[in-house]
Amino acid sequence: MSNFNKLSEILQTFITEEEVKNLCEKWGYTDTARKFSAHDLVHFFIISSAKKWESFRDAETKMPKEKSLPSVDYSTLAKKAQHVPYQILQELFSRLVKRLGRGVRRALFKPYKLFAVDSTTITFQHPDRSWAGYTRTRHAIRLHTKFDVEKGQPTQVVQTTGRDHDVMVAPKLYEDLESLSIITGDRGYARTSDFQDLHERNQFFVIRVAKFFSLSEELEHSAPLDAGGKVKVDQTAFIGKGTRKTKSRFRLVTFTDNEGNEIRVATNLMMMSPEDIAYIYKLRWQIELFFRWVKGNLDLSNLFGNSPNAVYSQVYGTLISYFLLRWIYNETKEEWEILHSYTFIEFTRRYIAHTLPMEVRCAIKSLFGKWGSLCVSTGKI
DNA sequence: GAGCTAGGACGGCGTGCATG
DNA sequence: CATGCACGCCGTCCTAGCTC
Repeated sequence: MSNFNKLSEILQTFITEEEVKNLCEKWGYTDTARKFSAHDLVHFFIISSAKKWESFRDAETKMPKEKSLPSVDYSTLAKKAQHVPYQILQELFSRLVKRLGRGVRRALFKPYKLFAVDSTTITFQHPDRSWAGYTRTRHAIRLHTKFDVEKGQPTQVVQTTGRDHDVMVAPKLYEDLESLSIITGDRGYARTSDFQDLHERNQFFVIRVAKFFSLSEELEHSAPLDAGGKVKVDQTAFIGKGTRKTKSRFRLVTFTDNEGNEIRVATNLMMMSPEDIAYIYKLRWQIELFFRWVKGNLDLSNLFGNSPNAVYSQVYGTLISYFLLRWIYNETKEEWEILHSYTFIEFTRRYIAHTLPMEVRCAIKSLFGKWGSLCVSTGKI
C-alpha cells in the first residue's frame, strides 16, 4: 500500500509510464528497451539526486536496493543517458510545476504574487564537456530561473551554456507571468527596453539597476524620509539616455543592505512605501537558498555524464526531485509544525533516510489521499 | 612529475529474449 | 526456426585528482 513516504511511490503517481511514453513519441525517441526503459531513466535521475548517488558506477551498486528500478550495468545507464532526449525530463518538470504549483501561498504582499529571477552557474572542468564553453579550460552551464518566492518553488527554468548572458535570457522568463505579479531581480536582469516592456504589459517589477545606467529628469519624492532608516533616496526618473531612454518615468529607490552596500532598484510600484520596495528586493535571497540546494545536490563531482544530453537530463531530474520534496514539505508543514520545526533541508534529509516522526508521515499519507484519487493510476505496483 | 585509481565513453562479443 | 537487438561483460583509452 502506497503511503507517499518513499520518493519512488510519489514518482509512480506523478510520473507515469504512459506520460513518459507519450513524451518519447513527441521528441522522436523510440524506446525499444527490454529492461531499462526511458521511464526508468527518468526515475533514475530523480532518485539519484535525492539519494546523492555519485556516478553511474556508484549508482549501479546502490540500485538493487531500489525496488522500483531494475538493476542494470553502468554502461547501460550511460548509454541510455546519452540517447533519451533531455527534453523529456525538462517537460516533465514544467508539467509538474503547472500541476502542483498551486499550493499554499504565504500572503506577503496581497494581492501580489512575488517572483524572483536569477541564474546560477555550475562550472566543471572536463575536456569532453567543452561544448559548454566558458573559458578555455573551464566549462559551465547556467540555470536561469523564475522562482515563486512565497512558495519556495521554481516556476520556470531555462538552461544555457556558460557563454550566454542573463540579459538575453531574461525576456523568456518574463513572457509567461500571472497578472498582479511582481518580478524582482538583480542587475543584469533588465535592459532599459525590458523595463518599458514590462511596464506596458502591466507587470510590476523591482529590479536592481547597474551603476552605469544613467537617469534623467530626476524628481525627489516629496515625502520626508526617515534619516535613520535604510532607504536613502526615493525618486522618479527616466532610465537611460539618448535613444535608449525609457518612454515612461519610473521610480528608483536607493537603500543600503545589511552589509552597508548601496543598492538602487527600479520599480513601477508607485503606491508602496520605499521600505516595502526594499523588502521585496531583499526577499530575493529565497532563490539563493534554492540554488544552494541545487548545487549541494549537483556539484561537479556528481555530474554523471559528459554529453549535453546527459548533463541536462541530470539537471532536470534534480529539479524535479527538489520540486516534489518541496511540494510535500509545503503541503504538510501546517499539520506538523507545532510539534516539529524542521527546515526544508532537515525535512528532506529525514524523508530520504525514513526518520520522519509518525505525525509527519501521517500528514504525508493524508496528502496522498487527497491527491491520489485525482491521479491516473497506471496499474503498476 | 610519476604512478595510481576512479570513472565515462566506446566497441566488440556472447547471450538470450522477442517477434514473426 | 531465423533474425534482430537489448543487455552484460570486458578491455581499452582517456582525463581528473590524489599521493608521494
